[in-house]
Amino acid sequence: MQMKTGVEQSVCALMILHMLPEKAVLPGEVISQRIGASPTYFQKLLRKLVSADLITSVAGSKGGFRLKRKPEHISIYDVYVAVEGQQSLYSSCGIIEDVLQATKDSTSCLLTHLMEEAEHAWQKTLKSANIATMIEQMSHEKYKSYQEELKQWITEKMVM
Amino acid sequence: MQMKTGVEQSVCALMILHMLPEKAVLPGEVISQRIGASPTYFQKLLRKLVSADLITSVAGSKGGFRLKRKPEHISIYDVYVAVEGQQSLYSSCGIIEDVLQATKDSTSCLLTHLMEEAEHAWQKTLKSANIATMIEQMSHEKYKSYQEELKQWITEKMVM
DNA sequence: GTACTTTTACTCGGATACCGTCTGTCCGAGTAATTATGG
DNA sequence: CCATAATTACTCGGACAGACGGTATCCGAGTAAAAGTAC
Repeated sequence: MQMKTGVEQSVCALMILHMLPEKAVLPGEVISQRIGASPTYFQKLLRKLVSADLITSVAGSKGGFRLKRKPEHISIYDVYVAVEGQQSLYSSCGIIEDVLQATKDSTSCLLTHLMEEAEHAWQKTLKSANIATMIEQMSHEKYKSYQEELKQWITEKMVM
Repeated sequence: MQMKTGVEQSVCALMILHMLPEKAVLPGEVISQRIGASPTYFQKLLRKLVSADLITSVAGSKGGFRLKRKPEHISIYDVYVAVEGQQSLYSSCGIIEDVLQATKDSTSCLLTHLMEEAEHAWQKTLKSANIATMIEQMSHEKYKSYQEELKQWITEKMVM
């Protein structure tokens, strides 16, 4: 039970796309190079982000990807759902009801209620942060100079 | 990213063992039959619970398993760790630091801090419930009559 | 110079292979109670 | 009747097979800009 690496890669990609000037786009392969992910697999991740309406794609020559929403409206939880889907962390097998030989009732599982509560608390934290707050942290701290280098790199690689 | 079914099976097993009289034990295969799990695989789960000091095993003829701790001292989180291990839900790949070309610092990842906070909230809920509270819920509600049947079954199957 | 075609550089989506993990099975070894055996 | 051996019924732990999902690769199709071509 561990989160996919795709979530971290996606968050990173969204942070990069956030630094793009308005109307500019960045090809998927360029992003994958910077992130160090396999190009073909990373493209699939980007398509998931497109399906989830987090980014927009532009086909054809001079095509690429760009943020669709404002970064403060893309929570880390949104990214998680886009990559991993909406399935909950726990799904009851109804074993406890089976053992008691009680009638199966989808809402009755003693464990399910607890697990849902736990997951809700987990989600709440993930919803409390977004791409904008991540960028903000990056700007505040020791990353400042590195961020400048990244911006420079983006202006070289982007296409209008 | 989903919890193993072994966790639910283990919780159920612990609830069954809780109903055992003092000093009595229940063989692993008997429990697996009631739970409807594959006997051999279920034995492996029980051994994990033994390793985690949640239950005690008695070898030899008239052997079996019995709770080691009091049920109120076995949280659902204890069961989770026993079955799935202590690894956290999220482990950073350091991608964000890589992209920034900053020096890798295990504590520096922007995402890691958030994810740890989320997991902590999740754990807190799982630690708030234990085998005793689960039994209590079972006794309160509509399961009362079924619980009696289960106790009857246990007295038939247990060995002293 | 304009209209059309070709090339180029992308995204899109499916099919497929690899690999690690969870599930499930099998086997030999160890352990302790019960039963059988020999005096 | 007592001591010892054999049987029985368990746990223990490793090795291994199958299923599944995440990772990764490849390919053909679609799309749009740019470049080339014909008049």
